Amino acid sequence: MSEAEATAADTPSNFIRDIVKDDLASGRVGSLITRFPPEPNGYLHIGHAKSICLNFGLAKEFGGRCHMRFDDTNPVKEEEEYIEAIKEDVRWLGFDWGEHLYFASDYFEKLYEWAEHLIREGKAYVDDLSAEEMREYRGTLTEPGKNSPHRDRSIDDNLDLFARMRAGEFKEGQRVVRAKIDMASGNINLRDPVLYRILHATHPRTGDAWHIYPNYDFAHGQSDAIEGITHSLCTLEFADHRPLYDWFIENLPVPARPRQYEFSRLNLTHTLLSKRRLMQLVGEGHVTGWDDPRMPTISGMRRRGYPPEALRDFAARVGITKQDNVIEMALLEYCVREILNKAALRRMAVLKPLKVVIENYPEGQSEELDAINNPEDETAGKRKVPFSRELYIERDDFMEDPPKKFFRLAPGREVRLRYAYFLTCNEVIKDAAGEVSELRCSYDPQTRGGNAPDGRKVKATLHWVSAQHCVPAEVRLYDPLFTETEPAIADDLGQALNPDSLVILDNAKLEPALADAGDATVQFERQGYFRLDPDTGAQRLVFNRTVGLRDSWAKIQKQKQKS
RNA sequence: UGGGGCGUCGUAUAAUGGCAUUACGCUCGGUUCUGGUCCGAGAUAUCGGGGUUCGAAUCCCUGCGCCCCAGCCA
Repeated sequence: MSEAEATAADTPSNFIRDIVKDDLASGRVGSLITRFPPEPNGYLHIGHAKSICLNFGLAKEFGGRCHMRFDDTNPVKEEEEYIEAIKEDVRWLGFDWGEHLYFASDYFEKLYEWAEHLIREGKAYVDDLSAEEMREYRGTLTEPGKNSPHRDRSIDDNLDLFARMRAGEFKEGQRVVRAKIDMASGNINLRDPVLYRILHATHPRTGDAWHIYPNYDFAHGQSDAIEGITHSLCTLEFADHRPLYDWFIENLPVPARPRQYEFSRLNLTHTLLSKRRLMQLVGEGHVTGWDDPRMPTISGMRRRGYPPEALRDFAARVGITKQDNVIEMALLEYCVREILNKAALRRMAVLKPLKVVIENYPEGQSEELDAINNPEDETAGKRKVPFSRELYIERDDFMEDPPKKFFRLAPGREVRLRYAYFLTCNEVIKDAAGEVSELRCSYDPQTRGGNAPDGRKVKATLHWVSAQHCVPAEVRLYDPLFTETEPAIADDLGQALNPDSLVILDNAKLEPALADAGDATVQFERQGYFRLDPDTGAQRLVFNRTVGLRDSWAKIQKQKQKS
């Protein structure tokens, strides 16, 4: 089986994929053309990744194509910075739109003509109602609206007014263009929706050429039609807009008849996935930026060390349906670990150091020991790790008075130092405050490499670094941004935020090989996966914890706390 | 109370009138120089009530619950 076949076979089907398959089989469409249509008013998050994987994934699977189209119809909110960030994120995720980069603003002239067309057909009109008046005229969810007094303006007047709107003769909010549909419709989107509003704003791409801008409903479907999109996929909240989407397609001389299909948006536990809330986190300074490693943004996850393959795998696993859903963060982390376990190089790093002096190891002596780079991948080879009389081990790996299930170092107990020697703790030294400050130990020279010739076993293997050879680093540990599994959407995010979402360890000790870790995410043995942060400077290494290893000891401790 | 969408293990997801599937999570066990990985076993679900049928998650009726819509945002 080829790789492409394996992927297609492994990816579970879904109702949209089935529709595409049928449409291709029946010949309703010749080839599949989808599109990913972000608004450049913020950074992409994991929810967008689901949509990107769907649209680009389907196109790839069925030999079609997927367009990248920026839905840039609101110059008040949109910025060039976001356009570039979005492109980078989609590329990083592993997708390519080739030549097919488009902007809704490319179609402004055509959309203007089409609005004129509707006016000439008596299907659209210029309205002078204020925003508040329009709201009153719209009615409520249960009561019908009533027609605007300007609804029956003559076609000539409408055409004239529309041209003057374009020319910038009016103030913002003074007039709009509306479709003439049905003010009594149960579907509020059909109660004479607004097509054009006056905005005296500079657009990132069209500059000051326009004083009126089409809104989403008037731009989206027609853009799809212009590009020949066959399947226009969006989230469930747009289902109510579909009758309007179809109304424009039917009442305008568009070159194609795209169809819209809706699926449910992604929700993730312990976080919020709405641009508004993410914008708020950034704006209020709860995080350092859109790419803060705690953010559920694609750029945040990239900085944190998540591989793009993991995000794609995640998207495939959560599926496509119309059911409301909240995916557990544990699934995302599983996907990340699965990729990293196979790919990440292993290294030793001590996060919270405890000094160990090996009393029977000669002073001034050191040696280099062989360590395996990745037990899951023999081709990754081996490296040398320096060993000497003074080491650091993890504070959590020693207990003076260990409980029954604690297998690690304790007074009088023997453990293995990974790839090195068996080590026995002889004496515990404490500082003035009563804290353990140093361990006096002895090693067994017979156990070099990690095995005892007499076959005796130890219950634990510890990671370590040589005090004189190690390099210092800052390590940043991350936990969910929100305390609650499903944080309430409140205006005051401060209350819901996890105060421990970032823990900085500024005294970590790394094995020398980590001095040039590069861009790859590596495994710190027994702890987790870590990646160098861009905050790293000449003087200081900074590592982000991508995700911890599964930790059954931590689980045991947690259970104990509960009981 | 108008319109639209949706109800299957804890969380997702499959089933197209015929053995309730799979994954994550959870529990237990095995292997192991990472309390990782890997391997094995197990527990847990069709929103309620009626009906059709030899047989219903699926079809029909009827309740109930949840989500979205009253921007000149997308």
